[in-house]
Amino acid sequence: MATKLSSRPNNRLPAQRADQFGAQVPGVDYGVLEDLVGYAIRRAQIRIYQDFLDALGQWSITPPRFSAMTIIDRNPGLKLTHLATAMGIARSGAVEVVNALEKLDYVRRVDAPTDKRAFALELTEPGHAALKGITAAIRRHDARISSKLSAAELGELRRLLALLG
Amino acid sequence: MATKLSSRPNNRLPAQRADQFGAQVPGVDYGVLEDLVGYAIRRAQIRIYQDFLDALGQWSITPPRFSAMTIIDRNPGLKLTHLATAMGIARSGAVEVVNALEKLDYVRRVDAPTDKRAFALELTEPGHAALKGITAAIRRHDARISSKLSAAELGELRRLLALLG
DNA sequence: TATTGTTATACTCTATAACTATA
DNA sequence: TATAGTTATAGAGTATAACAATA
Repeated sequence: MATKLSSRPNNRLPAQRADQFGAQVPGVDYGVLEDLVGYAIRRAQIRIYQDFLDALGQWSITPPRFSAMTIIDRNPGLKLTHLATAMGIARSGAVEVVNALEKLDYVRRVDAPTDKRAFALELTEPGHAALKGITAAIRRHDARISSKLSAAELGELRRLLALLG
Repeated sequence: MATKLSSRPNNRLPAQRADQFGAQVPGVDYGVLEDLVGYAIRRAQIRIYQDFLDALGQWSITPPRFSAMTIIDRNPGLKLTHLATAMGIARSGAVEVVNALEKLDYVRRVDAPTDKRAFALELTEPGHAALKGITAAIRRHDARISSKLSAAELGELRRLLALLG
């Protein structure tokens, strides 16, 4: 069994946070914040993140952990440095995420045959099973957050997001 | 003068992060991540955040700090608990952000006349001056990140974002 | 009793820098 | 020398819980 990191495993967003930052508090003047696209994105992301945590809390999974598991699963023989590059984080950050996933018994470090400094990352058996459930839950989560958009609107949203930044 | 919190003040995103999570690493299979709207939002937000830090680093300002300053500025007599509610965070988190802004000499706690437990939050003189510059920099940042979109597309993006989550 | 602000504690994500072992 | 992984240290954002002072 995976060791739970805590009873409320992840970033401890409070319950009331869901009411906020997507539905601003009435009576409060948010000034320029209302005009900023960046702020609109931020609010959307906070709402989405809250739903993510609600849906995934039982797996002790966070967005970066899910990204790491997925990338490890899809790229056999991946090394830690490559994982860091793929995720866009520092090597030390990749060590942390791999340590967390190892503690959960989702991921394993395996000696690399050709390089004694390195090792390959791979999912454990429980990790494979967990990733199936997690992926299904995340697909449902993703469908839920985008349920108010038509297929055409979703495509347009993706196109516009890709133009941002 | 505002005390700089550090030479690279904020969340220390590495320079190479800008290359990533919006332009995935070639040769890496991202699997289901590519399909998820939530992931597309996350990548957009990371790109935007990087630009935010590049533009605002000299002010020791982060998105939550900017939100707090703006809300304090626009809502005279605001109390700490109200700031927490407005920002959608716990009271203890509001204490932290106010402490940070106080250390920067941007915000001040003033005794509330009617309630001896509470106080009103307000910008200091340097805080007002800083907020002017910060706001201008953030407006430029916001224009920059959305420069590839037409006005109509921006409106559509806002509409679609509001439907998400 | 309930609320205001605070502090204690904890977890996640991220960074830079220095280090060890190996290439 | 350069690279792979690790550890040490640090900052920021967030949470829950308990507490003193006041309402």
